[in-house]
Amino acid sequence: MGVRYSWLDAPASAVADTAKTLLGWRLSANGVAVRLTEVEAYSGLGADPASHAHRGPTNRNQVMFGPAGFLYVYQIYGMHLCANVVCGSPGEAAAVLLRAGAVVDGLETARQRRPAARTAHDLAAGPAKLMQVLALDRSANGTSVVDGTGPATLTPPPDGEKVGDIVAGPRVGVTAAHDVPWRFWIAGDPAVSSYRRHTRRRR
DNA sequence: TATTCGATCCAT
DNA sequence: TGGATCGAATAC
Repeated sequence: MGVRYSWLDAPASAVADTAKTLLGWRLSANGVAVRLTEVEAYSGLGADPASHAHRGPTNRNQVMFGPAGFLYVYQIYGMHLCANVVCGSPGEAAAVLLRAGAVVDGLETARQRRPAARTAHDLAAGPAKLMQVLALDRSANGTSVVDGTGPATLTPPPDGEKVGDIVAGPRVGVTAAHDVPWRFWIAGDPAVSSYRRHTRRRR
């Protein structure tokens, strides 16, 4: 059932293109919808040292090794959640991290969920902020975003909407593969996360 | 079993 | 710039 999207079937080697394709798409959940403004691509097993999947399947990353169109949700820094959409064929373990979005529906609800946000474009300008605005928790891990069975749904941009120019740069926060420009965002969009190079923790 | 440290956010 | 905070991954 549900809608089939072409990016679901793209091979893991094309995950960077897949990531770019997702810019401008809508992700809606629990009464709030965002337009995706920033994403990052992670390729699969072995190929990408920055990927959670590059050392093989573990309890945490197992949904990355499943079929495309499902959410891989993980906790980071002991307190934040981030979500990826799995791409490619089962076993390829490619994924796109959803890094930021602009709230396009449910603005009041979004503001209530993120009182720390000072401006509208900061409501979902980061991967953990996005999760908070959409009220998604770790129970969303392993659910589909394309067949309506999960809490979140991904849909294409409205007909005629221009996505705008896409810019590429290094991925945020990762300690490996700093030179791989697999972060993509919509040029000039205010609702993107701020980049800070990974700072190693002092001892 | 013990230790390390992160695909972050926020206040300073 | 650093602190919060905890579980997955790695070291032992």
